[in-house]
Amino acid sequence: MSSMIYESDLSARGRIVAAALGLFAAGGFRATTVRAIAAEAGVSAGLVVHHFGSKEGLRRECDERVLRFIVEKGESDAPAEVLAGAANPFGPYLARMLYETGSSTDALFDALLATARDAVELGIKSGTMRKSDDVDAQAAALVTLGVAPFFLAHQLARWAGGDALGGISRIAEPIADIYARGLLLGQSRGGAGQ
Amino acid sequence: MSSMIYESDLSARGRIVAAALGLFAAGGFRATTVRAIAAEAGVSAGLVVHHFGSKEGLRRECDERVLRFIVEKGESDAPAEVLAGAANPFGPYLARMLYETGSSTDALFDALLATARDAVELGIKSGTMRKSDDVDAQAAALVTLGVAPFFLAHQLARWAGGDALGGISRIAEPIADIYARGLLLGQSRGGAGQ
DNA sequence: TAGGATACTGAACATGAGTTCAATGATCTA
DNA sequence: TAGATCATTGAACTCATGTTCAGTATCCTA
Repeated sequence: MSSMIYESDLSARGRIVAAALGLFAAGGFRATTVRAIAAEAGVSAGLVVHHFGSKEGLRRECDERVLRFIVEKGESDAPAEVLAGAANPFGPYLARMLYETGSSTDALFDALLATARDAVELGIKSGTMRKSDDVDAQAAALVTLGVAPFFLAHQLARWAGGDALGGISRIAEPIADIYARGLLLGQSRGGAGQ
Repeated sequence: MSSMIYESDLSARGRIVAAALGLFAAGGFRATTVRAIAAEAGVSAGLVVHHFGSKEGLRRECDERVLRFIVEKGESDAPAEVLAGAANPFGPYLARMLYETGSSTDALFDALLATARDAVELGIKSGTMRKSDDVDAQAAALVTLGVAPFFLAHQLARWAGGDALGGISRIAEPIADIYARGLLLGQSRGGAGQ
C-alpha cells in the first residue's frame, strides 16, 4: 500500500522484499500469502520462490535486512537512538515477526536485546537510568515494553477511532510518564508483584 | 498438554473448549487446526463443527468464556485484582487473541480496557496511583504493557533457557520496579518521547 | 418400548496456498 | 553473432485444512 519502507523502486527482487516487509508488518507472516506479495511487487508468484527459495527464505531475507539495519546503526549511533530508530519504521514488523516464531527471527530478538543491554549499561553509567540488579532482565523488559504497542496496533487503532498511528501515539504519553516517574505512589515497596 | 484451564473433565463439548483455549493460547488461532483441537479433546473434527458451527464459532465461545470470567470477577473483586486474575491463567490466551484480530475479540479488549479504567480511577482516588491527564490512555497503556510479556513468551522463554514461565517471571521484577519508581532519572521532563 | 432428537464418527469434498516446472524472453559473454 | 546464463511467467501439482454429509450409536421423552 503506497510508499514502502526502504529502497525507492529498484529491481524486481528489491520490490519483492519491500512488499514482503510491508505485508508481513501489516498482517503477519502466516496470514500473508506469496501471491499477495507477488501482486504487491508486480511479479508472479513463481518469481518469489525463484529468488528466495521459499516463503521462509523470503522471511529470512527480510529479517536479515532489519537485523542489518539495527547492527549497522548500532556501530555509529547511541543505543537509545538505535532502539528508537528501529521501532520507528520497523516497529510493526518487529512485533509481528517476534510473535510468530521462526528460527531467523531469534537473531532479531537477540540483537534488540544486546542493543537494549548496551543502552541500559550506558544509561546507568551516565546516570540517566536507574540502576538495576539484573541488567539483562531490565534490557529484556525494555524491549518487551517497547514493542508492546505494536502488538496491539489493531486494537489500539480501533480504540483511537480507526487511526493506527493515533492509538499508539496517544498511549505514548502515559507510557513515557511511567518511564519517567513511575505509576504507583506510596511507600510500599513489596506487593506490587504479578 | 496435561492439565487444562477451567473445568476438570466434563462433556465432549467442554473438553473441546478447554483444548481450544489451551491450543489457541499456545500457538494462536490461525496456527491451530481444528483437527489438533479435536485430537487434544479426544473427539473427531466433525464434532467440533457440529457443536460450534465453525472454527470461528469455537473461537467466539472461547472469547466469551474468558470475557465472562473477567466480567463476573469484576462484579465482586477490585479492578486491580481482576486484571491480575485475568492475566494469570488467561495471559497467553489474551495476548494471542488480541493480536489476531477477530470481531469477537474486540469485546475482550474493551472489557480489559473498562476494567483497567476502573482500576486507574480507583487508584487515583485512593492515592495509590499517579494522576493522569488522559485516564483512558493510561488505562490503555496499562493493558498494553500488561499483556506485553505474553506476546514475547516464546522469545522470553528462549532467553531464559527454555522455561516459558521463567522468562516472564524474570522480567516481572524490573517491570514492577518501573511501575513503582520509573526508569529514567534526571530532572528533564521533555525529550523522553518516542 | 417406540420414536425422535442429539451426539458422534469417518470418509469425502472444496479450497487456499506453497511449490514445481516447462517454456519464453532478456541479458551478458566469448 | 551464438551460446549460455539468468529473469520471468503461467499453469499445474501437492498438501493441509475447514467443512459437509451420510450413517451409527446414544439418550431422552411420551
